[in-house]
Amino acid sequence: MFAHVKASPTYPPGILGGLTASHVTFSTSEFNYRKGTEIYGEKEPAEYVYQVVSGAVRSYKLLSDGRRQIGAFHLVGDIFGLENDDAHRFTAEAIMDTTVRLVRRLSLERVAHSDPVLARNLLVMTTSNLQHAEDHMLLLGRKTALERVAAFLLEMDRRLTGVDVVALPMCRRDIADYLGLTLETVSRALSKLHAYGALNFLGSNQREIMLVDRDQLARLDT
Amino acid sequence: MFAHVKASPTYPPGILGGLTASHVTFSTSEFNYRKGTEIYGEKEPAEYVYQVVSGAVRSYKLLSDGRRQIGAFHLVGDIFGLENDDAHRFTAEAIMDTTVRLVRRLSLERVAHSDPVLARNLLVMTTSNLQHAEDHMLLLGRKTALERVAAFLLEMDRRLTGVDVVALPMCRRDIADYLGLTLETVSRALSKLHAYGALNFLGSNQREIMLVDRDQLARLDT
DNA sequence: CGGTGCGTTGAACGCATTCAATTGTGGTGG
DNA sequence: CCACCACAATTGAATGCGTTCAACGCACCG
Repeated sequence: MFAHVKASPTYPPGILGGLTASHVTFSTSEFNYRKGTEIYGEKEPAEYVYQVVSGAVRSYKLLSDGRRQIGAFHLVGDIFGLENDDAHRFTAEAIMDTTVRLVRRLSLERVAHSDPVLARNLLVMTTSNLQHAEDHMLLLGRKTALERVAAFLLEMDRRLTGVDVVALPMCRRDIADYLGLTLETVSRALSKLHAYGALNFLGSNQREIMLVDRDQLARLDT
Repeated sequence: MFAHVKASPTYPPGILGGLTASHVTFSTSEFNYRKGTEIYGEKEPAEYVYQVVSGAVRSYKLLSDGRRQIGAFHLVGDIFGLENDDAHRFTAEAIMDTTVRLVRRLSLERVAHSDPVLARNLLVMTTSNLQHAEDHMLLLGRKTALERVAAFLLEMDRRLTGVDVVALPMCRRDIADYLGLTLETVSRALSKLHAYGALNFLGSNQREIMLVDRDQLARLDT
């Protein structure tokens, strides 16, 4: 395959930074994925747990006719692919050229069995995923297109490190499949927010967005 | 009265059936809620974990203008209200007259801290909630009204003990708020499925539904 | 009985989708 | 260097699915 491995140098505290165990260290390695390539597929055995070192990842489910629902975007620092079953429940793909660090799931499980700290961390991470999914159900079930896009921008603003500008790594179609809309509707909503004076476009591509009026966006988010 | 739920004669092993600890027993008590009453509210401190003994419960979030998204229905045997944060993330209400068993959350946490079996069970339960939410995101984001209602019927068919008939404890509005639709759309979809020969209505109220053609429903569910 | 809650059905509307055309950018090769 | 193509994004016009508004039927209950 295309991906090549690096030796694991020194990294934030803990194995996967957040997946901390008491007195153990795990062996990790790194992998590179080119834009658009699959990291793992839905229902494949969950052999590894991943952390984004650089780049961005989308996790999605497909219906038989190709309709796609992206459940989450994984940004730098995020851990993903953590399953307690044997199989992945999403397909994960690199949105752009991406480096991930990975650790064998079984080595985690083995340690967690006797290490309350790690076990606790696994629960906290799962809970945080659950919380995100619960909030997203409300968005998908009950919010309008404009509200969804506003919520999305605020989420990205919070999660992306960028100081003033939100530099989106994903295309309009990805945003649409995350928000349960079409790419045209996302585009129209962004244009409307631009007309409202809530945001400005910066780059040559339209993925760098300056949030001018966060209060207005927050009001739309309800 | 209205729909009657089968009393569950034997209770699963463990304190809250599924929330099993190694060598400990927790003190539990029971509580009755009349139809429509709140069990706990969103953002209230999460003092107890609950299990449905009889009846049914809805968990939902509200937007400021009253739009409601039901995240889950809790049926006989189900555990709900399990949070790892201090606060509940949903409001829980009795759909019909309901009896719940409850145990203090802190007593669980205390034991889980040193009991890997219980800790593991907490993780498994949280994961199962997460899995449900992930599937529901796909439904809310990408499925048509007919597909949603078909999926709902199959879910209830699987989870309700009833042999041949699905005896829904909830009204059309609850179903709608669970599926991200209006009650009229739910009603129309059910009528259409009836016309298709996929189901029959039984009781005087329209909540007892016999699934005649599960294959057809499953095909709609995609 | 009238009142209320629940469910169904019809008709009109509207938001988001679908279909389509256009623009701009980056990459590739002649 | 520019012609060419693929891809991303915007915008307009028409369509349609689900919503909104409204009327009605029915069971239950005081």
